[in-house]
Amino acid sequence: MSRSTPRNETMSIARLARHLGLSEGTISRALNNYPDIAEKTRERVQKAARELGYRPSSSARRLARGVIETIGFVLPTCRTQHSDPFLAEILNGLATELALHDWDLLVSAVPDGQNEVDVIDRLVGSCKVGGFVIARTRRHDARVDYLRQSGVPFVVQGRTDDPSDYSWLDIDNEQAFIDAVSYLRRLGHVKIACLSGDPTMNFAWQRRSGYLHAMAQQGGHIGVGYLIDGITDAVSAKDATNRLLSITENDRPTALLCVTDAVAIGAMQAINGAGLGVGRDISVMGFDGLPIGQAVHPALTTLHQDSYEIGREAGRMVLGLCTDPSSLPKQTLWQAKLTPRASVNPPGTSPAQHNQGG
Amino acid sequence: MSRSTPRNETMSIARLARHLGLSEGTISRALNNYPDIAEKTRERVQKAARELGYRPSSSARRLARGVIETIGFVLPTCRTQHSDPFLAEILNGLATELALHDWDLLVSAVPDGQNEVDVIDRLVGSCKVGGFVIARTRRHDARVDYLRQSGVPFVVQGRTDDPSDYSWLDIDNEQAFIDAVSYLRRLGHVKIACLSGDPTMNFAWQRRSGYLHAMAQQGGHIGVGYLIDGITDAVSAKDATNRLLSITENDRPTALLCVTDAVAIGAMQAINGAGLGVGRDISVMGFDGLPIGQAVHPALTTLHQDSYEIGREAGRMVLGLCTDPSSLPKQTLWQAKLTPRASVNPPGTSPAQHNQGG
DNA sequence: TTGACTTACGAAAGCGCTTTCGGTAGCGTG
DNA sequence: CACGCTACCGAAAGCGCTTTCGTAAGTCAA
Repeated sequence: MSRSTPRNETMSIARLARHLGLSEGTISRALNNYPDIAEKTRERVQKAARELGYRPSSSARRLARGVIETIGFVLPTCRTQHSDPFLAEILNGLATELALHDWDLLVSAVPDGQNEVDVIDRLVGSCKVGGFVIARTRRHDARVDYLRQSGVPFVVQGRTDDPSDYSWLDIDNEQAFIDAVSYLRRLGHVKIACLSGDPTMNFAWQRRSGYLHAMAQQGGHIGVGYLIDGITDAVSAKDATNRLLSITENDRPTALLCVTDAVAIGAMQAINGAGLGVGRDISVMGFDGLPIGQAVHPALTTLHQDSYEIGREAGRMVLGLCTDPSSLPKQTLWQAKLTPRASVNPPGTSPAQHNQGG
Repeated sequence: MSRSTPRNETMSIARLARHLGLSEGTISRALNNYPDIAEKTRERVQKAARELGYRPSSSARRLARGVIETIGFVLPTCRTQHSDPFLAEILNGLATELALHDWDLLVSAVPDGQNEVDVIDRLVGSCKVGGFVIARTRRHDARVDYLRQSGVPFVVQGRTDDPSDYSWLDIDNEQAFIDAVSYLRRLGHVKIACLSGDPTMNFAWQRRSGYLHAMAQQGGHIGVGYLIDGITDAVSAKDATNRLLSITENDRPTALLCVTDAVAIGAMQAINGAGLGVGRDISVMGFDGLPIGQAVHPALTTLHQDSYEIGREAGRMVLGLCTDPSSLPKQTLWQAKLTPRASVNPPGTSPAQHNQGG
C-alpha cells in the first residue's frame, strides 16, 4: 500500500525524473503506458513511482489534457418535502460507476436565492465538470433546456414530456401503473382509487396516466374523488385517504394505488385509524420497494425499482457520452417489478383468508 | 445573465488581454481585486469579462495557486441496510455551505473490493480534495485514524470513542437517551426496554449507554431480554419486538426506547400486530424526527435532529480548518429535541384517555 | 558498409492562471 | 530642476503534467 509510505509532499514527475535520470516526458509516457517506451524502462518507472508514493496532480493533468473527468450532480431542491430515499442509492450507484473509471462526482446544492440552472451553469462554465446527471425530472424542466443548448454531455434520470433528442434512463412508470391496475382487476377489484403526486413531476404524471389509461381500457371504475393529486408524503396521504374513507361504503374504492411507498404508508395508517383493514376492506399498493414496506402490517405490495442499479447505469451512460462525444443519445427504459405482499387481496376477503405472509 | 452569452469556448485571460490591450497579469489582478489596479481599469476589465462570458478555468487556477477548494465525502458503504435518511439532508447542508463559499463537494463511493480508507487515500493523494468530511462514524474508525495521520483537514460528523484531538460535531446521543428515560420515568414507566443498534456504530453505542446510565440512576427496571442490540431496520425491529411481547404480561416492558425512528416503526407494527395498543399497552419512542413519524398511528414520539443544519455546520467547520490551517480542532455538541406525540403515554392509560393528537 | 527504417528517449512548447519583480509615468517636495 | 515616492502596469517565471517533434542509437536488407 502506497499509503504506508511517507506523505506525498512534493513528489512530482520532475522529482521522479531526476531520481531516475530520465526526462519528464519519458516518465509521463511510461506511467501512462504509451507504446514507444521500452518495457524495461516502463517497469522501472512504475516501480519507482509506486515506491516513492507518486500521485499525479489531477489539476495539472486536467489542465494539460484539456479534459475534466468530473461529472456534476445538483441535489434536488425539495427541502420542504420528504428526503428522497432514492437519492442516496442513486448517488451511490453513480459514484461507484464513476470511481471504477477514475472519474469524479461533483455534488452541489442550490443555495437560497439561486435556482438549479444557475448552479449548473456555474459548474459548467467554470470548467469544473465535463458532464452532468440530473434527477427528479419535471415534465417541463429548465435544467434539460439549459443542458441541451449548452453542448455539455448529460444524462437525465427520468425524462421530460419531450424526451426525444437527449439521453435519459427511466422507469416505465406508465406501464408499471398499467400492470398495477391489471393486477388489481384480475383480483376482482373494480373501484380503484389513486393517490397521485405532484403533477409537475414527470414520474408522478406518468403513473397517473398509466392509471387513467388502464382504468379506461380494463373497465375499472373511477368514482368521484377517486383521483387525488398533489400527495407527496405520508402526512398529506393520510388526509387524502380520510377523505376517501368518508365516501359512503357502496361507492368507496376497494383498492388504492399510491404514487410512492411513503404515500402508501400514510394511507395505510388512515385506513387502520378508521378501524378498517388494509388488504381486507381496502387493498393498498405502493411504488418504490422501500425496506420499510416489509415491516409495516400488513406488508406492502409495491412496484420495486433498484435505484442503485439506475445510478450505475446513469454513470455508464454519461461516461459513454463524455468519452465518445459523437455518440448518439441513448435511452433506457426499466421495468418496475411488481412485488405482491399482504396489503393487496381480492375485494371482500374475510379476515380468515387474510394473507399474512410477507 | 452571462448564461445567455455564446458559449465560453476558449475565452481565456490571454484573449481578454489581447482584446483590451492589457497584459495577462493585469487582467488577473483586476479580476481578483488586487489593490494595485486603477479603479477605471478594474471596471473596464470586469465589464469585458462579463460581456465576453469569461470564466476562469478552475484547474489552471488551482494549479497556479496550489490550493484545492474541494472537500471530499465518501458515501457510507451500508448498501445492505436502510438507505440512510439523513444522508441526503446532510449532503444538502454541506454542499450548500460549500457552494456559498465557492468550494466544491467531491462525492465518492466505495467500489466492491475496496475499503473506505483506500478511497479516501486516493482522493487525498491525487490532490483532488483539500479537506474531508466523514459521517456514520464507528466507535473505532479507520477513516479517522487515516485522516489524523494524513495532515488533511477533516471534520467528523459523529465521533469515535477517543474524540480528543480532531474536529467533530455530533448529537449528544447519550444525553438524549437520558432525557428520554427521564421523560418516561416522569410519566410513571419503570419497565423500560431498549432496541439498540449496531454497537460498533458510535451513535448507537452512545444511545445505549445513555439508556443504561439513566436506568441505573433513575431507578428504572431492566428485565431479562429488555436490551436488544443489533437492530438496524424496521424488519429486525419487528422480530425483536415480538420476542419482547412473548414475555409474560407482568414482566413485560411498558415502554420501548428505539435507536431510530425506522426501528420504532417496526416495533409499532409488531405491537399492533399482536393486538396491543401502542401508547396504551406499550409506549414507543424513536430517534430522528423522520416525517413519516407524524403519519403513523399513533404519531411517534421522537428525539429530533436537524440533519440539514448539521451538514451546514460541518461545512463551516471544514472550511474554517482549510482556510486557517493553524486553527485548533473544534468540537460541537448538539442537543436532540424531545418531541412528544401520541405514541408515549403514562403506563396503564385507558383507551378513553388515549391521546389521539399528533 | 551504407542507406533506410524502427525504437526509445530528450527537448521544449504548451495548458490557463497567479504572482513576483521591475520599470515607467506622474506626483509632490526642496 | 533633481530627487524621492507612489500608483499602475508589463514581463516573465512558474504550477505539474502532456504531447509533438526531433534525434541518437539500434536493426535490417542490400
